Amino acid sequence: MSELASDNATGPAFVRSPVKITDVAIAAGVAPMTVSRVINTPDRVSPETTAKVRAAIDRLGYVPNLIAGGLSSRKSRLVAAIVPTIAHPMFAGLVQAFSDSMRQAGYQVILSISGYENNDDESLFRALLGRRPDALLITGSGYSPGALEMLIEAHIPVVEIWDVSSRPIDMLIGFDHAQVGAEVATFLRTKGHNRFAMLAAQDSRALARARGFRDAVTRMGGELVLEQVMPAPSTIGAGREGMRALMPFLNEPCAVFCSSDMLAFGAVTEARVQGVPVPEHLAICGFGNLELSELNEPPITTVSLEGVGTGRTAAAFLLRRLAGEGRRDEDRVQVPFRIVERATT
Amino acid sequence: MSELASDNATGPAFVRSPVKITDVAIAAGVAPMTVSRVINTPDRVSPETTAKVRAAIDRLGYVPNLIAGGLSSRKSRLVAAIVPTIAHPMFAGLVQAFSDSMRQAGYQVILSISGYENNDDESLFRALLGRRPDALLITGSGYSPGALEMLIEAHIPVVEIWDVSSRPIDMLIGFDHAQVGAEVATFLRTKGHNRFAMLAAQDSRALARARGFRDAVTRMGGELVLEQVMPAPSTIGAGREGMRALMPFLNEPCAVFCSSDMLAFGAVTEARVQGVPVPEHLAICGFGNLELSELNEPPITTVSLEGVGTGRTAAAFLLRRLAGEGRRDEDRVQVPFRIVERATT
DNA sequence: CTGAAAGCGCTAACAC
DNA sequence: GTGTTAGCGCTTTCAG
Repeated sequence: MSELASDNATGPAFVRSPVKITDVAIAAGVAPMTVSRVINTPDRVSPETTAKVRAAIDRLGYVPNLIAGGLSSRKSRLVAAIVPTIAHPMFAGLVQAFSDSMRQAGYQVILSISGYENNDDESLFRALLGRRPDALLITGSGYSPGALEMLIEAHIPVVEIWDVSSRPIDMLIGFDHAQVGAEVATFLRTKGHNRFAMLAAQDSRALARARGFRDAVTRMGGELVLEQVMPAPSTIGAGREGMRALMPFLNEPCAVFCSSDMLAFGAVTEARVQGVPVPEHLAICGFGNLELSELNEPPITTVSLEGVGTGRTAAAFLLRRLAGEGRRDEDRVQVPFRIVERATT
Repeated sequence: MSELASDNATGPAFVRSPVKITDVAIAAGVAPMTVSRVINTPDRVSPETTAKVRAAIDRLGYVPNLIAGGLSSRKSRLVAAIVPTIAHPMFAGLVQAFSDSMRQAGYQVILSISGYENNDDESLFRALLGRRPDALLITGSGYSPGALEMLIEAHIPVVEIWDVSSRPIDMLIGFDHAQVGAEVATFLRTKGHNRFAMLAAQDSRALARARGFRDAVTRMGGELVLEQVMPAPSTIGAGREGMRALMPFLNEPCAVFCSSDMLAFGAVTEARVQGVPVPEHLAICGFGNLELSELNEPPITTVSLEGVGTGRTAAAFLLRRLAGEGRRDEDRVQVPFRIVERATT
């Protein structure tokens, strides 16, 4: 920790981390190229040379400059990921699983948290694509044509997650949010409900679920007594508030679909406070299957989605393509979702 | 979903995006350096030239290669961040605030989710430092000496968050976890409690809080009836389980400190299920001040911490140093924490 | 199995 | 205000 004090003292006390591949090469008595091979393709170097070079690397504390390597090889070993938030456990799990998988394959993830409105998406994409990532994961739809054009021009594998609606750029892992809403409506109908309500966050996917729910309710001849939209991202507080807005309509039994488990938890809690019997008088269904829903008392009925599985699949898709394989039809998959029935319906 | 079948099926399907600074320069009739200046220091270029160059950039869809720029300028405009998890809302908020602040200043964040055991931290650091980040944010202690040595050798600003215990490398934003435990013990004591219990996750900081709690309880002459350690990261399920483990000791009133709000929520819920009166017979205090605690019924007493504020402060510290300013004593700050008293104590 | 030469795309430093 | 020259630290390519 102190032998470095005897640095090549070429002037003022300024120590640029100086160890580069040529330093290692000199120390090991080989060519720089050989050092490079020891690091990247060890099987093409003789054991003795490898040993010498390794020793020099350790001795000097050499950390290869991946920027220089990336420029030269035109491979950055970087993947960019864009998600609207990581505050939501679903996305947190997805990002975590995705970056674990990518890291195991030797890639690093640059994460961009875009928020729910993608204004200025072009400058975000420019900043990301400027790093020349080898691949890209993006969440859902709603990007400007110019931004999408940039993605296409980048000529790298792209996987879109979370939404199957719009025309996909390349690979896709998602589901039809309207269909989720419709299936929840059907489910609640079979439980004997006729009066329905919706609590939805102000975000395009949540609103798609709301639309699917509304349409199905209408189709089934049910009554939608309230459709309450609240600011994204969903919070427990919004759920409690939404529940209070619903109170005036609870003269008769009702079933409410919340666009996220956060909202549902808030609604269940507020119902308990207000003394509304759940599920007898009010049925509540959430979306996302957070631990919170499973382990609350009462446990909350919800739609289960597997954020972690999506992250892993997204990584697998990209890695396949990074390994040189071509496009195929199976690269557009529907994430299965299912309604998990618990005590609130 | 099928119109994409008519893709550019050009054999090897390999089209390198070719637009580089020289292409733009030729198109605009200027030198490459002028294009570079238009992008990086626009005020040093005449308005007419700027207009010409901008037009060429837009027309060609030029996206500057930051890898090449970084190699040349020795500035990557990248900062690396290491956190144990983003599944915990505290870290999620911290990361989000940190990357927002950094992005506004023109930096991008490479996020590494390290998990709670930092084995193989050297290879993690090597992968990160290989990108030559301009600065680094790391969480807490427990890294190997070799890994820390690498950080120091990198000669970049480093901010450590979340833990003030060990010898800091450079800047620091955190608090003394043992002190938190001690203050919670004191607080519960003033509420009239004599019998205490601790539910802690198996992670070094949570255990430090537990130790502080235990020591303070002993010092005050109280009785610690149970100290239950569960696997990290904390979950609601673990809280419910911990509560069940505590049941046999509830022949008399008791006060329990949970190392996270997740555990506390689980404990409160399980207590409700088991019919234990809270706070009359059992007082519960959490840690983290999640929305969950505030808006649960009953609202949960907890320790409030400001993950978001920490992220912002960390960014501000790094940006100050990146702007060329030197070290100062104020770069070691204690994050204030406070006990938020609610209905469970 | 190892090395030498050339260059990845950009910017620092210095001309003009 | 703009252009020229010379690299940044690595890997590709080709030669031995």
